[in-house]
Amino acid sequence: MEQQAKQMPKTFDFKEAEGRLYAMWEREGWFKPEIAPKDAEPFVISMPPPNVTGALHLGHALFVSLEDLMTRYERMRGKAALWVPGTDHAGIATQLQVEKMLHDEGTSREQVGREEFLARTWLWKEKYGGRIEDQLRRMGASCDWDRERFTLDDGLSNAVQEVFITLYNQGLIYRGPRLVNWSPGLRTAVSDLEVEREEEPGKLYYFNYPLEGGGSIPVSTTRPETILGDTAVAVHPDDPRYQDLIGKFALVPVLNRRIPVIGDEYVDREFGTGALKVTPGHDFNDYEIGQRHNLPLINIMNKDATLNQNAGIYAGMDRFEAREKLWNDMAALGLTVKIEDINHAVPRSQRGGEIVEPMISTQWFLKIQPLADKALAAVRAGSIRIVPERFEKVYYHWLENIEDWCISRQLWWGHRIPVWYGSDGEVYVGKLPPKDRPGYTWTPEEDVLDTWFSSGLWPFSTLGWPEQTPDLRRFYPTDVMETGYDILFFWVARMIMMGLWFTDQPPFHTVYLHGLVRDKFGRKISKTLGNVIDPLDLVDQYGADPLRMTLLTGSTPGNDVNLDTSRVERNWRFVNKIWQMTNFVTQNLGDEPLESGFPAPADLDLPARWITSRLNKLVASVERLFESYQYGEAGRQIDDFLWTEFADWYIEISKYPLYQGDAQAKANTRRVLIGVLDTCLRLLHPFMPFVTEELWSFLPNRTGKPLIAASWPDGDSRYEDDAAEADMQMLIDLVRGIRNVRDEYQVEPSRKITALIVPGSSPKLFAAYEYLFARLCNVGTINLLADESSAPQQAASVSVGDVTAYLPLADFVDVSAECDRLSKERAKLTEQISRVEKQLGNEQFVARARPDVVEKERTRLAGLKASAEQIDSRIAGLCGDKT
RNA sequence: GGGCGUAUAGCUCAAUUGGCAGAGCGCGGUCCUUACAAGACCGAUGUUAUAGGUUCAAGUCCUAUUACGCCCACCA
Repeated sequence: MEQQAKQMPKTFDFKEAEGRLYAMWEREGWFKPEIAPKDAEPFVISMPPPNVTGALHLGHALFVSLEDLMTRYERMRGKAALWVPGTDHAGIATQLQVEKMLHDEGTSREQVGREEFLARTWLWKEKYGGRIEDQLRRMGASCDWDRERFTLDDGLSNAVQEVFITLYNQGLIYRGPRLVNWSPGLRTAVSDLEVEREEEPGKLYYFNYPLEGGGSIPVSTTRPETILGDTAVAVHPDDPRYQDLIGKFALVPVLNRRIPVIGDEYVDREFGTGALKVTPGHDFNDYEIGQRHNLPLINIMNKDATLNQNAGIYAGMDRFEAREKLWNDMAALGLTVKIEDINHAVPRSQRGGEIVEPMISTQWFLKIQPLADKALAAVRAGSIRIVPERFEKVYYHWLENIEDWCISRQLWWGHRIPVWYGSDGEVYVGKLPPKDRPGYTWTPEEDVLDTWFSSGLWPFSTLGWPEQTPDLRRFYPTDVMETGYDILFFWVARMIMMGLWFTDQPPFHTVYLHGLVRDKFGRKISKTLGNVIDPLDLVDQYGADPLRMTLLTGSTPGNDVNLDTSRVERNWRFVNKIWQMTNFVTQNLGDEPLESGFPAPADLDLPARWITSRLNKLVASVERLFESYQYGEAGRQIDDFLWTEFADWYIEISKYPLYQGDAQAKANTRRVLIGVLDTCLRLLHPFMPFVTEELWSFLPNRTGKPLIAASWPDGDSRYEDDAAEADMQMLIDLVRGIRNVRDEYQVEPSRKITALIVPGSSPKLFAAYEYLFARLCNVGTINLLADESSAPQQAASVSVGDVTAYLPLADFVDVSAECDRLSKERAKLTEQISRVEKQLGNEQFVARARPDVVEKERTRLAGLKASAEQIDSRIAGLCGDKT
């Protein structure tokens, strides 16, 4: 029976292996939930769909790392793991890209027309739509591509229509002219969420509003052109300065339109002049005032933000041009007072960046309150949990103050609203127009739905809803929604609302929110800053595993990640390190077949008892950390265990039994080496799937299955052994002490030295494990001494607890140097001892601290005191009256 | 204006229910020891932002302050 199936290459050729392994996983169907037993509990994540024409950025790399980790972990735990991938049509973003392409071709969307434009967009989607998917594959995403969805697929479009029609029939969707945020460049309405307010330098214009019959009221504005749409001047009703004017009339400058002076408590007497021009057609506050006072609405703008005929002589001018012209004309009339430089918040479109204009427009709205109430209740009741918890507060606040959602967009790329207008103005809501009557035609609604409307259905629409498909029955509700906190409102809240409304179930039980990926200085990544990090460059350079490991170990839930690419390089070295460990283990498997699993605890030597005990604690710890979503800490612990404990200590120690032990010792050691490695590759697989899968293929593998399908390790408490850990720790400390002394005295590393050891209370330990010292700190000969009386003078000494090693380094050590060194050591101990003694001398501590904490301190004190005693007697013997 | 986050080694980050403040990178030194120089070994580096408080015990809990960042909000 051959143990070594394949010869390992010297290093991991990730460029060759990643594609091959991914293809193998996909081809063999391991990404599909059907590989689990029929009765397996499902675990489902809906992938946040990237924009269909987008390219992979670090945010995607982070979500793939996290979601793939969760999926692979649950798959290994035996669940029917399903990660549903897909892409989003991303209405505005995609349309803008295609419009830009048309512009470059010297044409425009208007010129080619709606039908042609959509055809071109679909072509664009076909061309670039596959790109992001391939990039997700390169990151190792173990999603079920057979279940991939696109938001404009027939099935999903059907779900969207179904939802719209249902909500309409429930009286929750209405259409009407309202003041909305209008994006003049995109020529569409956008929702409140799509408007970003940035504090910018601007100007506050002061002028006198002329009153009918003479006199004036001083007012100020940041947008003088809106004067043309004023329908009132408002003052505070209790303001003695202006009170008397309420009920009189003012005249709109230049236009000379007659408007009332009204009193409204909204006016802040302290701000500006204490009087306010009211433009209900172009300002949200003024709109409210207008509603209260039945003021007329005047829209002075066209869809591209040029002024319309209501602006009189300014009609046809751009809004900013008109602003200047009007102001100059007012100056000529002697109405202007001054212009003040101020900083104020300017509303800009999230997409185009242009200034958004509040404008009256006929749009479709969703009455959101009933849905929001359910969404609030679900989180409050704990049926949905948000990680980290602090975002629950943010979520509540948003939903408690939510306004109706403007769901229509004047775009072409998207789900067309399923509404038809009869030739007599009749409105019909349905997927298809009613049957034609003679002489009567139905015109379809031009508008499409906000992209987020379809995204809100994602967890169930991707599984087949509204059809009661087998997938929907088996995999809905999903489990975890993992996404960025920046789309908590845009997406997460809306999925919860829609999910609860249409399926009566929360669409997922946990929301895990990650942060933004920034550069190593914490700056936002942007083209203008020139700090763009392309994840694919990093994947090309180091492979996907190091990038994943870096993102996972560098992030905590809800916090931004500052990506330092030197960490990616370090994790690439970690990949090499575990490669080399595996190389060592597989080279030393021997020719005899080995039993699988670990030998019984009783058959293990001390180092093996130590490493298996440590391994079991690691497994338990990783499990606990995973349960609380602390993936980063889990990854670091596995890394630390493998590199520091397994490689630096156990592998080095194992060489003795492997090379010099008897057959039994060899076999046991081999089984421990393989066992630890096997377990750690499993633990590490969700973090670094490629290299672990590749390494797995070199281990003696009795199942023939790839690692992706291996079971998640269970702890085995029989291997927990605190005594072994303590003994081993003592030996490790002693080895370190000896190395330290060698280094301090600059003994050449190749020079073998002799150690004389007073083994204190552990004579058996040294009898059995003195070989460690030869291997780990190049001690050629060890003699055990009964006590310190026979210790040589010309020697350095190292004490750990009641054990002391004497190193007779005649050429290197002079007595006074050694005495200096020892007294420094002693001083350190004195300090530590006094601290612990003080602690233990405190009755309150002993009485109130947890017993195990007190016990730990006592043990520590005993150890420190024993070391101190050893050093004291050494100093007494060696240094005489020197100290 | 309201809410939230962050502040720990030169840099990037950890630290479980409060229980000896740790990694990596970088830095100094030694070594090509038969898995690994993409490595091994040794070392230096901290008033855990500031000021109080609670506690036997505080990086961790409470209060205030400062700096930076984010979210929400109708001051023209």
